[in-house]
Order: sequence, then C-alpha cells, then structure tokens
Amino acid sequence: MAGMSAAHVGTNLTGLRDHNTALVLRLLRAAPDGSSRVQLAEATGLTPQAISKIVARLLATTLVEEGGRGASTGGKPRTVLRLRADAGFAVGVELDRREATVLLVDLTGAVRHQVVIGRGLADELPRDLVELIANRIREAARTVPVGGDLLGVGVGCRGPLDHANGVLHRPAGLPAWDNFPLRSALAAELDGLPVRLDKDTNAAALACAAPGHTAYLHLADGLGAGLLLDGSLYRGARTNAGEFGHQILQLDGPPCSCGARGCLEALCLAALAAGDSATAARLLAVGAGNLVQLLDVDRIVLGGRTVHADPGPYLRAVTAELADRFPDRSWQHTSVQLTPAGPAGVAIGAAELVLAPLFGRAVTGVA
Amino acid sequence: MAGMSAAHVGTNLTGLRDHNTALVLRLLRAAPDGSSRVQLAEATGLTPQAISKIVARLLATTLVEEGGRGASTGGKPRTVLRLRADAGFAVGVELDRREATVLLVDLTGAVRHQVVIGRGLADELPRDLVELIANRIREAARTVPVGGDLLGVGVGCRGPLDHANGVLHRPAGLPAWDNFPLRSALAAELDGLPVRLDKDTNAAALACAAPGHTAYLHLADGLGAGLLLDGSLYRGARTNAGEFGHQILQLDGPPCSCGARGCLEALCLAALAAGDSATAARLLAVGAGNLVQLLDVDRIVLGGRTVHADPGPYLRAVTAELADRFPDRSWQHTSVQLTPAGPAGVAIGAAELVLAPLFGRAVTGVA
DNA sequence: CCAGTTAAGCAACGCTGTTGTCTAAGTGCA
DNA sequence: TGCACTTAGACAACAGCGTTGCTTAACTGG
Repeated sequence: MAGMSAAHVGTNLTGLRDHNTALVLRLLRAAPDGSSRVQLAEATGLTPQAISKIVARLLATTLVEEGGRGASTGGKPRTVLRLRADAGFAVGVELDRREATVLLVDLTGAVRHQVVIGRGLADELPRDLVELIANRIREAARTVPVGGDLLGVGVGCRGPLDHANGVLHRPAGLPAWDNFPLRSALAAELDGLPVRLDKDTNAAALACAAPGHTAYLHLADGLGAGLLLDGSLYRGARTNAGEFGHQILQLDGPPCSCGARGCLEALCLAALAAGDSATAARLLAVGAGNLVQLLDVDRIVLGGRTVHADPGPYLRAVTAELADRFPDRSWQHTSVQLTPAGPAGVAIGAAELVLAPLFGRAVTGVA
Repeated sequence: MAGMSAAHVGTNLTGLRDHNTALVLRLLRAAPDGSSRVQLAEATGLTPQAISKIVARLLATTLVEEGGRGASTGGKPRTVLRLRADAGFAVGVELDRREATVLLVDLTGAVRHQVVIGRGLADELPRDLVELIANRIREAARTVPVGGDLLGVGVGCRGPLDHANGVLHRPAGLPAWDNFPLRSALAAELDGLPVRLDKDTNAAALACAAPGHTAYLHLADGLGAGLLLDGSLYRGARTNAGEFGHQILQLDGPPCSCGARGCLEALCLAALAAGDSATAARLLAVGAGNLVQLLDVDRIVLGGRTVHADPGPYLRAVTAELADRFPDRSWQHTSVQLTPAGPAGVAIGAAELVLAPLFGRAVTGVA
C-alpha cells in the first residue's frame, strides 16, 4: 500500500469510480461557497450526466448536501452543492521538542477545537507523552457533534522518521525516541483509531496545498521542507525527502547536528543564535534559490515558529534572491508567501493526513 | 495539454482502457525475453480474463506477437508474448555545442542506426543546422524496415528551454539560438512528423528509467540533472527543473555563466579546467548529497562526456559522500551507477521522448 | 405571455473488467 | 500406458461505469 507505486498497478471500474468521486469531492472542498453540477462537469471534463450520477451517489451519503438555488445565468438556476463540514472530523497533532498541539478539524479543514500542551519530546518519556497526548485526543473526540464521524488522527513530528511504518528515527537528536513506534503506540491507546505519522514539514506543507508545484520551507528548531509536486506530497524512497536544511552551503563549514559540515541549517541556526536574523534570512533565501533551480516550483511557502515571529525579512530575502537568480519574470516567476494556515499549520496539516485519502490525494490505483 | 496537471481531470472508460493497455505494453517492454498472460495478470493485479482481452486487442495490432510456448510449471505451458521490436521506430537527436548525433531506435529501445555530425549549436546558424539535421533524419528514416512505423523525432538539447512549446532560451549562452522555435522548425522540415524537444539532461534521464526515484546527473559542457520521480520525468512548472549545476555551493564564490556566484557548475568546471578532476568529483558529490537530502531518491545515475571519459573518480566520490552523509545503510541506501545507456544516452533518451507516450509515461487522464 | 435558454433527470446503450464454466495441454505416479 | 491432477487460456453471461438522446423543470427577456 504505502510506498508501493500506483503507477505499476492496473485499474478496474471500481478504481475509475473512486478516482472520479474523489475528484468531485476535492472540487467541492475547494469551493467554500459550493458548486453546481454544471460547474463540476466543466472542471472535470466529464459529461453533465456522469456528474449527475456521481453527485446522486454522494447525496445518498452524508458527505454532500444540496444548498438551495444559485443565481440564474439566463435559464434554470444552478442547484448549489456543498460539502457537509460536519460529516467527518480528524484530529491533528503537532509534536515538538517542548510543546504539543492537539486540534480537531472538520471535513472542510476548519479548526473546531484546539489545545496546546506545554510538554514535548524533550520533556517526557515516550510512553508518558503518548498517554498525555491520547488523553487530549479523547477530549477532542468528545467535542465531535452527534452524527459526525471521527476518521482518524494525524501526527506531525520532527524527523527523521519512517512514514510508511510510523516509526521515529532519533527525532531532534533525542535518543530516547529512537526507533519508537509512535503510530502503533498511539493507535493502541486509541482503540485502533487510524493513526498516520509524518514529518512536521510534510504535514505543514499539506496545509497549504494548491494546484501545481509548491515547496514549503519550515524554520523553527530546525530547517526542513515539504514538497507538494503536482499537488501531492512527495516523500521519496524512504519517506524522508525534504531535508532541505541539510544541503551543504559552505564546504568545510561549521559542523552540523547531522554530522556533516556547512549545512544550511547549521549556518542558519548559528546566525539566529547570534541574533543576526538578516543573515539567517539570506541563507534561507540562497537555499530556496537552489531548490527552485532543481525543482522549478510555482510557489515557495514559508512557515515555522521563527518565520511567524517576524515574517518580513524572510519573505523579502527569498523574493529578492529569486528575482536575482531568475531575472526573466515573464517566463519564470515563483511566488513567495507566508503559509495561509498560520502558526498551527503543522497540526492542521497533520489532520489533513487523515482527510487527504477521501479527496483522492493518496489513493492508489488511479492517480 | 502539456503543463496541465492530469490530477485534476476526470476519467472515462477510454482512459481506463488506455491506462491498462499502456501498462501491459510497459511490462512487455521491461521483459526482453517476453512474458505470459498469467505473469501480466499477477504484475498488474487485473484478472487473467481482463489480461486476455487486452492482449487480444494488442495481438490484433502489430505491437505484440505470440512467441511459442514457455516451460511448463506443472500444467499447460504459458504462451510467450513479446513486444514486436520492428512495429515502431523513433529518431533521437542530441544537439550539443560542437556536435550532433542522430540515431534510430526500435520499439524496444535498441539502436538500429547512428550517425555523428561534427557540427553543433556553436558552429551553425539555426536554420542551417536544422536543415543539416533534417537531412540526417531523413536518411535514418529510410533505414526503417518495411512495415515499420516511424513515430516521430525526439531532440535533446542544452537548456534552458521550454519543453511545452518547443522553444529554446539562449542555450549554452548562444544568443543566436535565443527564442528559436526548434520544434516547429524541425517539424516543418519533416512534413509534420511529430517532434518533441527536451533538455539533454531530461532525455538522458529517460534512457535510464527504472522503478522508483532516480536522479540522473550529467557532466559535460555544463552540469545538470534529470529527475525521474516515481518512474516518470519531473519537469516542474516551467519545464525547467533539474538545474542541479546552479545550486550555490559557495557564498560569494566565483561568478557563474548564469549570473550568480559560487554555483556548483562554475566551481566544477573551474576545477576541470585546472585539470583537477578529483576536486570536480568531490564537488559533484557534495551536490549529489544535497540532492539526496532533498529528494530521497533510490538511485543516482551518472553520465555525460566528462564522466564517461573517466567514470571511476566520480562514482567513488559520490558513493563516499553518500556513505558519509547517510551512515545508516540498512535504512537509507542510495545506489550509485554509470548510465546503462552509455555515451549516446542523450540521443537514445531523446528517442524515448517519442516512445514514452505509447507506454503510458506521459499520458494524461489516468496517471 | 410566450419564445428562448440553461439545469438536470430518465432511459437505452456501448464498453470496461469480472465471474463462472469449459477446453487444451502439460506433469507425475501407479 | 493410463488416469488423476495442475495450469493456461477461451467463451459466455454479467454488473457497473460514463455516454448519448431525449424530456422535463425553472428561470430570463422582449
């Protein structure tokens, strides 16, 4: 399942239906004011009749509802279709060195409940923190309205880790957590509720999903990236892509926690420790330029505690660096922005790990 | 079409059939000794009956043929199915500063005809070189056996360029070629035969396609990469991904032809100009390590004139660098190898640009 | 008030892969 | 040599997908 490439698998009618259904749900989610059958037909390229059948199936579930009539465009007015926000919920968890966040989002991704815990990976033993978090998750679950379905729990955590198996690999240099099976431990505490684990950077990237190619850069205790290539999360062979901070920017530079010398992360954190955020921003910008050279993305999105504390210098530095290295704006223009998800982006995106399959981003069979 | 993401498009029965058909063709191509219906059913996850129907359709074309019986596995022996190499051909062209290569490959990718022209981008005006190349292509086309179909021409050229529109953007710093519409110019000379244009690095990457994630690094007059993510070429938003050589490795380093300072390419070419191939190899290796950190690929493949001249130092340097930066071999191991396509890899891969759609790598609708 | 326009449903259809059954062509043991 | 067994593959009937052709619903505009 996970890790197995969908590109090498045949597809049958069920897969075809699931693909189109997920596509329709995705389009409805992207339209907060709702959409209509005609609009869906145009967007998907399917015939209006096919859309009518798909919508009829969805209306029979709790996922979609009709919402009155839209304005007429010269004839019969369109029937508004909307995703039912209360039909499904997911819990998102951010696990940091000294802090954890637990929140509940509905099907549209809106936050409905949120608590911050003042304890993190560096403060507790694995079993104790898991129990602490599980308690908060159970509290969040109790706030789910009647009729709403809790679909699962997503956890965003410092890497490196193995997303496919849900196992940590010495996150943030903490040996106590090395090889800890966080996913199964949490699932056991929660009576088998589906749990998904991913790097904090990947989670936060999911929270700013958009069409095309996006690189999300996260600066906090460390520096990492989440890559949304063609709208879906790229995790790489060992689900450990995005180690943006461990690109070497200075040969034989100062040692980094990863063992190498001259990593962007080491340089950047050293500058920040010295209070020189201008240099940190410039270094981040050079790394971002390197990334755009390699991946030619549409969009750079910035986030993480350090950036949120004072976004201006980082946004300006990256924008300037890209303008410098890609002078032909008419042909190559990469936009630079702050993450729209805000400081809770990791936890919000973690919940997205659970919701995404519904909307087809991670479904195998047909991409 | 190109540039438009397939992820946002609905799929119908035609798309379903095309997807499965291309998958079967791809599997047959990957099995030089042929395959059987049973094996195809196992590999695709489709039922034996579905495979029988798909194979029957393919046998009715010239693409696939039966090839006798295989060994028995305890019952009726399997019927061997094989791709008919002579059913289709493609021309591949490599366009370099001072040299061009034109070759013909069959459906399996085997080279059937090859000529090298001692003139390149720097030697001729665009119109003259196009005419020269077109003559060689016509010669190659005459070597196609009767009954064989010439599917088109693929061209691999120094970037930057716009793959979607087939237009060059000042390749190799040659102003005479800036904005030259190479694809349409060549197509006009060849009576509308389909022509595809891509960066030399992308073409060469296609020539070493394999399952999983591969990064092909090409060192010749310049230094670039071709990215095969999940088996298919990743081109990025403006089809200009893979500018691996323009990652900055030394802040405020020596100026590069791209306008920036301290680019890997500038450092590497300077070392080579000084005859210091050890330093060039070490620099390439550091860049490769940065790439693996960001993309977590399964495989690094090396190619290009400079590497082929003496591959040992480059293979060793990259292998050592990766062992250094990813010490946990059991979990993270990226293999390093020379391109199996050899020195003509760019031209062979350029032909692949034409053949790939047949095998579903670039088909829209269903991925 | 009625022609025109747009939205959406109903019914019949073609085509996909699936299921169930049968035949072909081998192996292996008595 | 003969017969039970195994495996490969075909034939026919089928369920389910989106498509086509047509009808009905509901609004706009002169």
